[in-house]
Amino acid sequence: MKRLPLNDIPCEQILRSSHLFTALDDAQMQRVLGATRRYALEENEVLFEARQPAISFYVVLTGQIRLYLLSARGDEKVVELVHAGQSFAEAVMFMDRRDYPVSAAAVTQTELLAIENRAFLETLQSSVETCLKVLGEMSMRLRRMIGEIDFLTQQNAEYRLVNYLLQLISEDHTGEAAIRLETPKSVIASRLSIKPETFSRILHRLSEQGIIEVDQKDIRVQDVQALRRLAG
Amino acid sequence: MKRLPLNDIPCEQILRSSHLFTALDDAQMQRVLGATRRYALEENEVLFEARQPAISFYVVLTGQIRLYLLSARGDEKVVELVHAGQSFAEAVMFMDRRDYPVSAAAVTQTELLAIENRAFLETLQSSVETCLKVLGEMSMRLRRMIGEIDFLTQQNAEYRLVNYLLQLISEDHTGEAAIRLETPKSVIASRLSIKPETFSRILHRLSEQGIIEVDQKDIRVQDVQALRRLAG
DNA sequence: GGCTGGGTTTGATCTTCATCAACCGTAACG
DNA sequence: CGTTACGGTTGATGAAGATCAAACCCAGCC
Repeated sequence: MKRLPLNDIPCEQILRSSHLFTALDDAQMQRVLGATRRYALEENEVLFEARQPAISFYVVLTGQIRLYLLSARGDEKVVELVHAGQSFAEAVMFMDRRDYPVSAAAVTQTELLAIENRAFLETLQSSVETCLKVLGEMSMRLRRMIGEIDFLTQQNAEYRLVNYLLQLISEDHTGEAAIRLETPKSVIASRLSIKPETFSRILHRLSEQGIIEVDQKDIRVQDVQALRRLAG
Repeated sequence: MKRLPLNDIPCEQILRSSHLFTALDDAQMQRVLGATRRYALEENEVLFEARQPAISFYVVLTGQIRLYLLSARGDEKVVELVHAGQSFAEAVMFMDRRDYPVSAAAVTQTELLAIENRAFLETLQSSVETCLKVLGEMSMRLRRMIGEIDFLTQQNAEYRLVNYLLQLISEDHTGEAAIRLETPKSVIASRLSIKPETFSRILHRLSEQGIIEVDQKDIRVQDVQALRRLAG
């Protein structure tokens, strides 16, 4: 993990755009910036492992991070993919057990900011407003988790994959749409709790039905309507 | 849903034992108590439904509540069982979207306290300490959710059921243990994301192996060791 | 007592997905 | 170039659990 200088990026701006920091006044922000470091990670480099003591939380600048769990048999389940602009591991600092509940590694080459928990907690002491922001952030996260559990339990593999594709489209395309997968298929598969083989087969099936067309990392969605129908 | 009087129970004591309220001073507690109501629910009575606007959060006094989601096809998945002393739906008040993400209904006859969000939020404004308590509480919840996702994805039905039984034992029994299921088997099954038929079959299998003995709602665990081995 | 009903159990069968194994294509590299 | 490696694909098979249908069993109730 390579340490990088802070001053060649608009650090404060980036943090402020990240919810958790919007309500800080200048003095508080300076305090936090003083406890912030910038790092670069290689592809697949591990940032931290589950059960390790947590001293910082993070904001992704570029690239992406995967949060994952290891089963007893050693295979990994990706719990979440964190993209540029998003923060992670901030919930840990409020727990009694201050160790990470998941492991984190870079999917691609990644840059991120590490903010020391201690500094951030101290500024919280003097800012109810930020406390409430953080609470809001965590509630959203909790809500997404509930959605996640729904996702994983009530539905089958095809449904999950279809929904993943749809959320990559996001905008209101009606006819066609082009997607480039920035994440290796095997990682997406794990994220969706599917085996790579099944992932591949489902894509194949969808393209046989003429709904999508797959060329490596590129997916052309030819019939967004049909895809939406499959998603319920 | 029947409204009950507050003054025949040690309301303040109960709240204070619930983390979220431990750090409130007397004035704050009075403010909150003024916005607290007590209700009784019949078996299977619905407290609120998903997407309904949220104005209160709750603390269970007696009985139990199930939080659940409905799939497109109308069948329900129990996300969580809330028992006496536990709170629920408190995360909603910090979100922008102030509607419940799940539905809630009584499993058995249940009594609970409803605390108005508005009042609690107002007292938070004047208590960083309580803010931090709440943050701690929500972090724990988040962590449990991650555990839950692990539970649901990496493991099979037997594993989940075995772990459920073990957590009902809790104390360090070495040889035998007696369990009474206070929740209908079909509800537990849903909680564990398995069908009632499968639930039944797994219990049967375990009792064939001499590990447990089942008599209706009563389960005698004859070999706690063996059960622990099955749990990994 | 006999009847009715909901939760549970049991049996037979089907579906989905995991697993194992082989193969393919692209990219990196000597 | 040829070769090696790795992510992805394809095929064959198996296992776990869902589904459908019927029986069961205790409870409440006439």
